[in-house]
Amino acid sequence: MKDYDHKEIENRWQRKWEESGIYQTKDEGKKYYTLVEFPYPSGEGLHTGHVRSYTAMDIVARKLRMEGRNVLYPMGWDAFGLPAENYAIKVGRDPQEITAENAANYRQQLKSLGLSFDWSREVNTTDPAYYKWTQWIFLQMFKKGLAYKEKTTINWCPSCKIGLANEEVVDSRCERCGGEVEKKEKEQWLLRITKYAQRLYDDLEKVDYIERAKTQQRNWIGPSQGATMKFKVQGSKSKGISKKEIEVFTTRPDTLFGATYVAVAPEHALIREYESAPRPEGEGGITNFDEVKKYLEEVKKKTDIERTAEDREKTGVKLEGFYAINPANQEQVPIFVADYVLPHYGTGAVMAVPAHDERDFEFAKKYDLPIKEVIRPVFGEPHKGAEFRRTITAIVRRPSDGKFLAVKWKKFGWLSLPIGGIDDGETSEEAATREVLEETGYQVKPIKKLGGEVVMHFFAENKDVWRHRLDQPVLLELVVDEPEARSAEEQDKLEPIWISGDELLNQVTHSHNVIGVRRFLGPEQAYIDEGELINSGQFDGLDSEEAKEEITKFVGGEMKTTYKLRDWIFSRQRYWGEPIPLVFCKDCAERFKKQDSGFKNEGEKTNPGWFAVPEDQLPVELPKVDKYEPTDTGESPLANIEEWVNTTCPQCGGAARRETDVMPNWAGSSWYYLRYCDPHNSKELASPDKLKYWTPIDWYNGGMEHTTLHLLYSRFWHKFLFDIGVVLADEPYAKRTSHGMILAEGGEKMSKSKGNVINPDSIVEKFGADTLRLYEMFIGPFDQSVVWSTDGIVGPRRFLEKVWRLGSGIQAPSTQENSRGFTLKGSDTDENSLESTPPLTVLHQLYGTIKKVTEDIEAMRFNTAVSALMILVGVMEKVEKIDQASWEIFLKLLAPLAPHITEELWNQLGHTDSIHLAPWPEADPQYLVSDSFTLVIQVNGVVRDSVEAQQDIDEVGAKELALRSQKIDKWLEDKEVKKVVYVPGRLINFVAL
RNA sequence: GGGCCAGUGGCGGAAUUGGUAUACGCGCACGACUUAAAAUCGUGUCUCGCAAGGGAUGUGGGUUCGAUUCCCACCUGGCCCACCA
Repeated sequence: MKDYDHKEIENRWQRKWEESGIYQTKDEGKKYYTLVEFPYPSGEGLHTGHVRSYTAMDIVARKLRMEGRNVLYPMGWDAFGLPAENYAIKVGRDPQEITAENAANYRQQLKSLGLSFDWSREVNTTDPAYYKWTQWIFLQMFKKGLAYKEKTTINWCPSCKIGLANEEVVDSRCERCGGEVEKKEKEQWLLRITKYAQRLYDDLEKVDYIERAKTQQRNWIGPSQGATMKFKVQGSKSKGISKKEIEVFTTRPDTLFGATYVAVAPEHALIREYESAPRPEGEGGITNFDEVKKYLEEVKKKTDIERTAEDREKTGVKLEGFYAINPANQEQVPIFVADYVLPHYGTGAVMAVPAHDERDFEFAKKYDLPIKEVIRPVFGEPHKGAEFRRTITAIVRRPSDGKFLAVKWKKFGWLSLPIGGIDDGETSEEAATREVLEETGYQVKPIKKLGGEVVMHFFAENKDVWRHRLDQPVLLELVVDEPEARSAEEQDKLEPIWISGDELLNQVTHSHNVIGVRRFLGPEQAYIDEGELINSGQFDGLDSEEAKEEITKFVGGEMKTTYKLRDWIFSRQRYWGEPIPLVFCKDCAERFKKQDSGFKNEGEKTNPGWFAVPEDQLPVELPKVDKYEPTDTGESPLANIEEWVNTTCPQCGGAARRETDVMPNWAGSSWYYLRYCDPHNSKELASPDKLKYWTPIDWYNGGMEHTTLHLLYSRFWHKFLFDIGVVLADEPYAKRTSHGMILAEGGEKMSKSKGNVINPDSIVEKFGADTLRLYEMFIGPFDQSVVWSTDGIVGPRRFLEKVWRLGSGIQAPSTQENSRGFTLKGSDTDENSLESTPPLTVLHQLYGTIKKVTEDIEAMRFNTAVSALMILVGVMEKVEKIDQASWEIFLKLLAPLAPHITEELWNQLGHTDSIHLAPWPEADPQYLVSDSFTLVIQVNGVVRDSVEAQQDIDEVGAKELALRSQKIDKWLEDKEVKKVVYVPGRLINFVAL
C-alpha cells in the first residue's frame, strides 16, 4: 500500500477537475447561488481567514451539487483600493500591473485549496468592461437625483497630504502613518442613501441574516421617533418677533416646557448667515460675533481625539443680541453655539432641557443656566409573581434629625415597615418614616398583612431604575441578613453596613434574590426617563407618552423619524478607483442659474452645470499618469492631466471639465454578484433572463466587519436597481452568515507587524489542502473567533491517514461478483476486535452520521460534522468487514470537506465519474432508531443508575424496571415517592422525601 | 457611555423544545510492536475520597422533580458604535 501522498493526489485531481470543467455552471436546472466576498488581491496573498470562509461555502456548494442543484459558486477580485495605489506610489509602477500579479497569485492559491469556483465567470472591478457598468449605475443614480455635490468636512492627514476615507481612520489616526487626522472642508459627491433608510431598516424583516448582522444594521441606521418644532428668534431690542426661526429635533417633546435654552451646532446655517451678513442689533444680529468667531475657530482646530476625549468638558458661547422663544410658554431663552451639538443629526439644533437630559444638564451646570423639572417619575404596581422568602433589614435615616428607622426590605422594590398597620396606630417613629418617604416622592401604601405587619409598597415596577430625585437624600442602610435564620436578639446586634448607589446594587444582588434593583441617584443628576408631566401648564398630569403628541400638536410641530445613517461620501481624491463619469460646464451652470429650466433629469437640476457622460461614451477609462500621488491641494492626480480633464459639454458642446474624483472601492463591490450571472455581457450589466434565473443570492457568507459598509451599501444599490427595473427582487441576499476571525496563537489578531501571520501555502505544502480544510472547519464554531494552533493540525491529518489506510485496503472489484464485501486492512492480525462489534453497529452509526453531517453542513456546524465522521471511522476501524456500499457512503459524506482524498479513493474503487457529482446519501430511517436505549434513573434529579430498556417501554414498565435496581433501592429507603417524572426515551426520576 | 457576543478539563471545544456535563481533537502518562527511535495500536487522563459518596460549566441568586441550557443582577474578555438630542 502506498503512503498517503497529499501533494501528488491534490495536484493530479486539481488538474483533472480543471480539464474536465466539472465546476463550470450552466444556466439551467434548479439553481442555487452561493457567494463569498471576493477578496482584495493584496501583495501578502491569501490568509487563513479567506480559507475559512471560502472552504465553508465550498462545502455547502459541493453538497448542494451532489443533491442535484445547479450551483453557482463564483470568484473575482475587488481590486481597486489604497494598498495597490500606495504601493504604486512607492515603487512607481502601474497599479493595474501590480493588481494583475496579485490576482494571479491569489488565483493559484485558491486553486491549490481545491475550491470549486467556476473560474470561467471570474470578474475584476478594475477591468474597464466591468467598471463601465459601475459607472452606468452611478449615472442612473445621478439622473434620479440621488447624487449631489456638497461641501463637507473630510479627514485630512497632514503628513501624507491626502484625504482619508472614514474607513481609513482608526481611532482618529491615519491608518498609514499613524498621525493625527485633521478636518478639512472639501466639495464631495454624496449618494443619498438616507432616502432609502426606512426601507433598508424595514426590509431586514424579509431576509434571513445572522441576527447579529441585522441588529448591527438596525443600530447603524438608527431611526428614532421624535418631533421637529420651531423656536422663533427675537432680537433683544426689537419689539416684534422676527420671522427667523430655529428648527430643532427632539425625541422628547414632552419636556418642551423644561427647555431653558437652545443650542446650535457650530456649522449651523444661522451662524453662517451672520458670518456673511452681520446685522444691526435691533434686527436680531449677533452682537458678540468676534467671540463667536473665535470659538468657531477653536472648534475647527480641535482634532477628533480632543473632541471625543472622555473627560472633555462641554463648551459653548452664548449668542448675544437675541433670544429664542420657547413655543410652549413663550418664554425667552438664550441661544448658544456649542460643539456638543452635531451638525449632521436632526436639524443641527437642539432645545436643551437640563432637568431631563444628561448633556444639557452638564452644560447648564457649567454656564449656570436654569434647570426646570417637568417630569416626575411614576411608580407602577408591584410585580405580582414576586414571592418573599428572604428579607433584608434596612434602616432609613431620616434627613430631618438623622435618626435611624428600622425597616425591612423585602425582595425587590419593597420596603416593609414593622408597624401594626396604618389604621390601627403607627408608632410615631413609624409614622415619621412613612412621612419621610412620602415627602420625598415615594408612594407608600399598605399592601398586605403579614403576621401583623403592614408591608409598605415602596417601589413598584420591575426592572425599573430606582431614581432618587430629591433634595434631601434618604440613605438606606442595609443590614444584609436573613431574619428567619436568626433570633431577634442576634439581629439587634448586627452592625449596619453603610452602602449607597452602586454599592447597594452590588451588595443586594450578590447576597440575595433581587429581581429588579433600584439604583440611587443623587439629586445632582438629570432624570432622563419618562413619567408624569409637572410644571407644564395645561399638560400637567399627562404621562410622557401622551404628552409627546399633544405638545407637538400644540406648538405646531411635526412628528418625525430621523436616522443616524448619513449620506454616503462617494468621492475620493485619489487615482486607483473608477472615474466618476460626470462633466462640469461653467457656461451651462451660469445659464441654469438664470433661467432655472431645461433640465433633462433630477441630477442636472440638483447639480447645475453637471452632466452625465453620454452612455455610449462609457466607460470613462482611467488614464495613465506619471505620478500617482494626490496633488498638493488634495486633488486627485487625474486633475493634472489636462488632455483628459478638458472635454466638451454634452449639453452645449462648449468647453467643459471632467470630474477628477474617483469612486470609493465600495462601489465596485456593491453589485459584483450581479455580474457573475452574466460576466461577459457587453450590452448590459447582465441579461434580464440570467438575472431572473440566478437572483437573489441564496446564501452569502462574509465577515462581520462588512455589515455596516459593504452589506448596507450593496443593499442600497440593489434596491435602487430594483426601483429602476434592472433587478426583480428588492433584496440581493436571501441569507447571510458570517464567519468568526482566526486569531494567532496566543489570542491576538494576526498582523504583519506582529509577525504572527500563518501562510496557508506552507500548510498546504506540508499537510495538504484537505488537511487544512478539515482543520479550519474542525477548529471551532464557524461563527465564532478561534485561535489558530499549528499543533492541532495533526489531528485532522491523522484522521485522513487513517481514512487512507482503510480505503487502500479495499481493492477495486476485479469481477462483478465480489463487488460487495471486503476485508479491512489489518483485520486479520487484529483478532481481539473481530467479534466485539457487529456490523449492525456500523449501520446505525453510518446512517446516524448521514443525518448528522447533512444537518450540520446546512447549519454550518462543520466542527461537529468532522467530529461525527471521526467517530464513524473509529467504529468502522474496529469491525472485520464493511460492505463497499457503506464505505462509499462514508466517502461521499467526507467528499465536500476533503475533496481530493475522497476523489482518489473513489477512483480507486473503480469509479470513472467524479465523486463530487455522485448523489448525496440519504439516511434510511430504519437504521436511525435502535430498539433499545439507556434509561437513566434519577432520584430527586440526581443520576443514580442507568439500565438498558426497550425503545417502546411505557411509564409503568420503566418504573418497574427502575425499581429493580439495587442502587435505587438504597436511595429510596425510608422515603416516600411523591412523584415520578418519566421522559420517554430518556429518563425516569423519582421525587422522594 | 450604548449595543451585540462569549466565559465549560492542561488546551481547542461538545452537549438546546431544560433530561447521563466534559463528545471529538490536541497534549500528557503508561503499555504493545522495535536493537532503538519515529509511525501505528491499546489503556488512562475534571476534582476530593481507600471506598461509599461529595464537589465542579465566571460569581451570587431565582424558577424547576431536574439548569451549561430559562430568568435577574454582577464580574471578566472580545467586537461594533460612540455627545445621535
